[in-house]
Amino acid sequence: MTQLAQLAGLDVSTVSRALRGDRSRVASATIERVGQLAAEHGFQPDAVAAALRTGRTKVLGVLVPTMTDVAYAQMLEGIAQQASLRGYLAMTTVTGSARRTRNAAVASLVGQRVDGIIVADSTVGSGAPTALVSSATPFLFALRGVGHQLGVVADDTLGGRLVAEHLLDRGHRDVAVVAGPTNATTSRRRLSGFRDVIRRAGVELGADRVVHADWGVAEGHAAMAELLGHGLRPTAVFSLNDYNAIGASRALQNSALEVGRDVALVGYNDISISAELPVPLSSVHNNLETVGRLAVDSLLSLIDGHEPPSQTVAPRLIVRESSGFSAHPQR
Amino acid sequence: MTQLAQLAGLDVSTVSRALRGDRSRVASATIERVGQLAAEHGFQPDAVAAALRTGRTKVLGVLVPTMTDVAYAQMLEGIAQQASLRGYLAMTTVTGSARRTRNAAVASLVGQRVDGIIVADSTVGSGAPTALVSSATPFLFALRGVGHQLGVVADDTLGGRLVAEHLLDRGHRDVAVVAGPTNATTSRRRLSGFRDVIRRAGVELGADRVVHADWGVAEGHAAMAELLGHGLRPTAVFSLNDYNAIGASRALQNSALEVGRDVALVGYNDISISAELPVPLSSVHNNLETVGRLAVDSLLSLIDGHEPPSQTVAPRLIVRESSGFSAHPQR
DNA sequence: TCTCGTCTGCCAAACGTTTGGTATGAAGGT
DNA sequence: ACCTTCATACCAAACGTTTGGCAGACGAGA
Repeated sequence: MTQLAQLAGLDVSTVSRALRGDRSRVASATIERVGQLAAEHGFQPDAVAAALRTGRTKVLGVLVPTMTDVAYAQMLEGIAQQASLRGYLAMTTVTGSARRTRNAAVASLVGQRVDGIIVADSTVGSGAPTALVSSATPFLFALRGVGHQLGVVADDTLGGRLVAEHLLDRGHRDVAVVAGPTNATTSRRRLSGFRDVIRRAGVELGADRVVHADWGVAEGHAAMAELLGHGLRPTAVFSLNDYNAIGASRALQNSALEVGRDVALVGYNDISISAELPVPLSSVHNNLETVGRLAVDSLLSLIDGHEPPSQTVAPRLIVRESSGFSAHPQR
Repeated sequence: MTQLAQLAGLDVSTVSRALRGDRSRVASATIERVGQLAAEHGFQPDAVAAALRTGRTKVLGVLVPTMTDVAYAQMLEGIAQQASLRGYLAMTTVTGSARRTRNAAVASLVGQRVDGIIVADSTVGSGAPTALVSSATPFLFALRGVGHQLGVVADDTLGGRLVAEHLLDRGHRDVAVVAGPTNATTSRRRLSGFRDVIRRAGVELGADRVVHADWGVAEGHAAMAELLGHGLRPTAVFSLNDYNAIGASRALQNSALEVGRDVALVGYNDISISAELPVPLSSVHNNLETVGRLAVDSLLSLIDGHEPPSQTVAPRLIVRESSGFSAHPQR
């Protein structure tokens, strides 16, 4: 920067202010000229030195359990985009499930002096990483909330409700659920929203009609097969995620039940193939990019010393052929 | 750190050396004691200040066009893991397709003084971002290579060959290709490998048998429909990605051609659902996590002043029901 | 007991910015 | 012509580490 200053015939401090566009202290013409000069010579001010001086790195940390799950990937894209829009960069660390990895990851980020951290890797048991609360770094939860802590989450309860209303509306009274893992806040909320509405309509959802499974296709298949094995023949099935739903549909097929005619099937997450399946799958669509964007905005506001409110992003149900028909009255 | 030094009754410089484990200058016992003390008081040395002094940030930059494509997500996970293993952090920026965004992203990373950059967003036209070559930051290409520049790439040519050999082996002579976008180096290589082997076997692959499409399911459907619309009835179809293949299978279904019996179908990338489709899909499996890992290792070696070689990671073909049968002799 | 060698720890400069305080010059009002 | 006011630019300290150069202490050999 000193070199640039000499080139421009100015003091470094003036150049610094000019580069940061401080119009209250530097003439507009000078700002313009310095900007030009910097561009010509490919000069990029050293963000590290600036960070040391100002105490702000303009970097946000993000904690996710995985990047290969589309849901997280979408949120991460939203985060990255919004961050860059606001002049920040995102540093993402994959924490997996091990508790130790998690604290180590937090320590790294804190050591890098990130300005704030978005925690998106929490499950039912885990709260905020201990290493994080003891540091003074501002943070919030995203995607999956934790208790009453500050967070930006998808409204999974509402999603469950929407599905229940839809199925009741089409005349279904005999329903079952393929319910995802028990320790995911996600599945808990989706299920409880669904159950609330169903119950209020006077329909029973016995424990034998809810079977838990991991998030994969094969697991959904097995879970559905189990339900059918108990002799159940529901007219509608709510699957707490699309992969599970795809697996479930295969199990139904094996029992000679045709999805979209004999049985209604609704998934969750609206992954890209859902719309293109042989029988297009109804699914709850979350705008996870928006979750990411809002999380960044809230975090920046928190960093600025404000107290942003927690937010929930409403999903919407996309009805397709798999559940678009009305229940057969005779069943 | 000064506080910690007082607490330990030592000089800051000694504490610094102790924390970094410099056994040639600090007694082991002291190292131990300081480490303990730091842990107790939750002290994390300021990486920013260290970076300013040493000129190394211990951060790597990554450029990807998107994170929502599983292929990139997998590679990113590999990068993140290997980086953290080597004491680095990864900073990922999503560049989309706009040229301007790309240079801006590079400028950000260079401004942050990352120690090196992994460029994984190149298409046929684009070389290294101009902002990158003019900076002194070490970089290499990953996933998709560019000319003879240093890179760690998946061997797409080999992937194409494997598919061709497999289909020839099963007796197919009447083949077609759903070929992905024209400007992706990926699709070019897969296609050229495939074409080489096919041609060497004396089978013709006319221009009317290759139709390009974007990477999505719907696009694959349309492309396949176009082929069929021309009156072609190939006994085998190679789809340059799994989404395309899923779309293509629907088009085949519409023409009363059953995948796995009337026509063989092979995809690329082996996404998780491929194994679980009604007719499990044969697909070329890339270990993209490995690509990410190797990219990190090569980059670190480059940073250390060595000259690592370019590398290719070999994929393998996973044969499933969609192409496991032998071609019907009468066709 | 003296000297030499080795191990350990201290001092201070430097990394490249930012920013409050202050000086200089020009313009405008009386 | 003189004073005030405003706009613009300069000086220097500080952010928290790292690291080469030295000094002090301790033990061993003669």
